[in-house]
Amino acid sequence: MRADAQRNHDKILEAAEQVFALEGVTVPIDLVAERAGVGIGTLYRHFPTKESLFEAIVTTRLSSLLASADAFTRDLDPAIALDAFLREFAKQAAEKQDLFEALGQAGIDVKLKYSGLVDELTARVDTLRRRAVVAGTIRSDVDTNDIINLVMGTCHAAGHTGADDEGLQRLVSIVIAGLQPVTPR
Amino acid sequence: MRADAQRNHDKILEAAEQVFALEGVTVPIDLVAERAGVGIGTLYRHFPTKESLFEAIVTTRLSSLLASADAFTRDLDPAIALDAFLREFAKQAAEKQDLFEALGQAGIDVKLKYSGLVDELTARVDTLRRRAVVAGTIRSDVDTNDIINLVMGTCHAAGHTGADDEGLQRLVSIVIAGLQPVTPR
Amino acid sequence: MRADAQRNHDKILEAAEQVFALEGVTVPIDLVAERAGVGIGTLYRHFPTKESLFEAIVTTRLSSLLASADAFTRDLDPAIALDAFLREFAKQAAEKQDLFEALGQAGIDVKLKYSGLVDELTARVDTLRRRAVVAGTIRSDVDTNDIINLVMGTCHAAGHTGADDEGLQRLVSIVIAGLQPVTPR
Amino acid sequence: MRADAQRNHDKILEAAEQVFALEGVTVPIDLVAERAGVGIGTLYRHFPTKESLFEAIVTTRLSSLLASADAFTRDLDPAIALDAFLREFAKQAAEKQDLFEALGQAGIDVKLKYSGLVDELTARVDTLRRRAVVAGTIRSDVDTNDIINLVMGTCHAAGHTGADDEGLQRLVSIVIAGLQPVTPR
DNA sequence: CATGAATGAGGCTTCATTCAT
DNA sequence: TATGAATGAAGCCTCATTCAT
Repeated sequence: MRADAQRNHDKILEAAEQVFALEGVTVPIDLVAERAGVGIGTLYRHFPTKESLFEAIVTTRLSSLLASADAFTRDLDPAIALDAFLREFAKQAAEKQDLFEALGQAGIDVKLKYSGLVDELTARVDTLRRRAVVAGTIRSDVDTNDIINLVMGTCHAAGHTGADDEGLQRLVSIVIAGLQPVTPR
Repeated sequence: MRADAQRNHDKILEAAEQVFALEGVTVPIDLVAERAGVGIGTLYRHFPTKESLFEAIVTTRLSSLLASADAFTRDLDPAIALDAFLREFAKQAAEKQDLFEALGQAGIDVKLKYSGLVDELTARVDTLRRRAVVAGTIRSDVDTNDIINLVMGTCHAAGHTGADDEGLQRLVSIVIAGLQPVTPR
Repeated sequence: MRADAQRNHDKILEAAEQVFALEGVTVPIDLVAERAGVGIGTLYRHFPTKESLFEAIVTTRLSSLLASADAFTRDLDPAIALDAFLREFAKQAAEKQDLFEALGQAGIDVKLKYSGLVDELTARVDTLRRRAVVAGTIRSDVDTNDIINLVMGTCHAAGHTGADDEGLQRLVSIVIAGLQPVTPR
Repeated sequence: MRADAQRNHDKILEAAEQVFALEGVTVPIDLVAERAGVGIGTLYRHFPTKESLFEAIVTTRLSSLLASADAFTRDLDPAIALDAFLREFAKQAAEKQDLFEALGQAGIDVKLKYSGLVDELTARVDTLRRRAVVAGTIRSDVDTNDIINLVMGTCHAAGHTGADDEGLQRLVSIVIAGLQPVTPR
């Protein structure tokens, strides 16, 4: 790909993230192009559909999360790795709230479209979860999907209430606390 | 208001809830009218704006929640009242997911518009929370707004993943567990 | 249908015929609406697609032709009925050239879409042809479809060269002459 | 012109003929470039306008027809030369139907633009016609332009109905029959 | 000179809202 | 008052043409 094309591609992606995060996924595409400083024609050359633009963003994000999950699995003590990952997950998700708007936009469709990456993410989180169970920091009877859903829902709520990073982490802390083993008195 | 007018008003509200819940808040308003079995003109006579229709729905819901909160405060043991209310809250919210779509549609606008009722709800939940703290079933250091946000976020996530009532209650259980006091070993 | 709606429906159809005939079938639909004196929204209420507008026009035309064919079959001497019908056919077709633009726009698609009416027209022309054969004014070895194609092609050519009615009839006369039995010297 | 430039020029022309014939003259010009195996920039260097590309094709075709007309005039018996030429005309026209699409695209414009060649063609056909009249194989009262229009219209119709070469020749035969002198019984 | 990325006017269509019946 | 027809701004997208690499 030519240098200028690559630059535009990146500018568009970045602009889309910002605009979608700021105004929601229903903004006219023209605004994205304007923000990126390119014509709509250019935008459409790179992303032939509004949906394909979502897809690109979501894919990028999920890939980044996958990388984080891998790194945490590799580098951290199993007792704290899940914890750390969920916080990172929340952080990324809240920063770019549109990820979840887009993910949730059409419910089942989304699942089908990104199912590969979502499945991979689920697998990564499951690994972290099982190791945490072994380490004794997590209850053994919670489902991996439940964990993911809780974190995503938390981010959604935080996003809509305009919570800052600290506020979000406070919510995540509660969720994490809810995952811990019940200690007999 | 004449009897038939009242009947149309109710039919429209009910249809709107169903349609929004089924298809999302972006459906053309014509579908609501069709579902209600009235003409668009009639719909607009009762609700002069799409937004005013949201408003009416949300107001109804929040009022219903307020009533529940009051009843639970009055009738239940403080040790379990908050718990019961959060489950009821989740249930209502998940049944009619559009409440939160609508609530979250424009972020700050919502807050301004329904701030009165939201504040009242917050006050009720706060009452339940304080009594639960006294009863020793809830940590003393969580914010009432955080609790509300967690439950709402949970419903959102549950809604998008198509979870049934049981699935939702599972998620809520985790949140509630996270609110419990940390027991020293 | 309400009176005003019917009036608009007709105005739109009429405007579409004129505009398509004048400017070709590629004109923006806005021009049709403008010519009809209605907003585009109204146009789209009556014809939800540009194609459906073509369809309506074509259907109207073909129906009119069918009626003519029936009348000529009923009222005229078989020896001259086909002749008369082909001239009428050419006249209608040339007047509203867009019929054939639309008919020919997508080749096979058209056939599928209007196949019912086209088949009926073919059947009518076939009846006229067979009676003319019996009457001895037409060769027995020409295909009905060939006759139709010749007339349509003739109209197309006449249309593009801006021929007037007399010019068109001159062309049709040659075609008709070509259909007559070869007289042995 | 450099050898490679000439080669590109030819490749583009050939590709354009094929693509226009296959998909109609409304195809995006990019498809022509792709088919020709060159970039759009290159296409535009050779033909600065879509219309200029039509023009080049049409000119090529008409020139070829002129050459045929000359050859037939020179080499064939006047009694059959017109007949033969009209069949050749139809054949070429049907093979590359887009010639007439393009010719007819804007009616009067075409006439103006190619009037020189069209006039020359008309002159050639007129020569053939007059000699056929003298030979007694053609009526003396038909206009040369009528003959040309009939053949072109016939090709148009044949093209849209997907007729093969045999089908086309059948139609042309009828037209030719219609041009013959009326034999007194 | 070749390439293909960039441009943006313009096309089709939707839908919240107004207005005539 | 109920109805639904009318409206038109605004959205998504295409494609002929220009321009930087």
